[in-house]
Amino acid sequence: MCFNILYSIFNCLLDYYGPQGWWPVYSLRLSGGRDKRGYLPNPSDYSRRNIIAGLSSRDVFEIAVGAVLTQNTSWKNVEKALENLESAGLLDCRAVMDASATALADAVRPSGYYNQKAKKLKVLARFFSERGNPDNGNPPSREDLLELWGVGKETADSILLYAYGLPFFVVDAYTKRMFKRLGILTGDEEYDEIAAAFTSALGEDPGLFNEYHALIVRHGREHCRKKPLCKGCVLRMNNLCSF
DNA sequence: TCCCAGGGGCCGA
DNA sequence: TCGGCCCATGGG
Repeated sequence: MCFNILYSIFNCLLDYYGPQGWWPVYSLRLSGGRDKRGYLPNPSDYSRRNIIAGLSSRDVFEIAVGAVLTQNTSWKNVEKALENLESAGLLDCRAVMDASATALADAVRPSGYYNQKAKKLKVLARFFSERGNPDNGNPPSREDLLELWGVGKETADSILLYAYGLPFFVVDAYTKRMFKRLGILTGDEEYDEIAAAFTSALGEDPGLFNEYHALIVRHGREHCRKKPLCKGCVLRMNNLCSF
């Protein structure tokens, strides 16, 4: 995997869609530093410091919660669940630990798999509570996260990248599908193999990883769907994809 | 009505 | 190790 082609794809998507400003943080939507959807208003500089600047321990917890809730689920449904959690006072580590399983499941119902996800949030809350505040200056190790029931590689990497600004490339279904169609992946690669290939080609740049993953998701939703919508695909128009 | 969405765990072969 | 199945709501 070479830097040039990956960077051409990135630039093409960035030119077309613009900066995505991930990760949206619900608790900051109505306060300074974010727009009303919780996105960074001017996400042009994605240094690690900027990614994690202004993230409170509560925000870090919220990003971890969002990473679990979005498992196999559209973000729109996750937002509803996050709103329910917020209005029930459950976007808080301690509160999740104290909440009943029913109350939690009820709040996260719109995101689907609500019984499973309620359990996962309990596990997450216990983890953060035991290691002190989910402070973004004190990141957990990937191994620690992977030991948690309900946290797999994509979820762990999302937390490390988006909550802690660490250079972990997030590989999801969109990444595999899109780069297979681009002829860069065969489709048989393991998660860690793909992540390592991106990391060694692009360099350990959390800002770039952040924006790249967000753009992949955007393009995957709008064009590179399971049933591809090649008409109007910017990668195709720029001769980067011949699928 | 059917398909799909920013996965992960479990189990049998 | 790997495939198949389960978890489940909401939108197109």
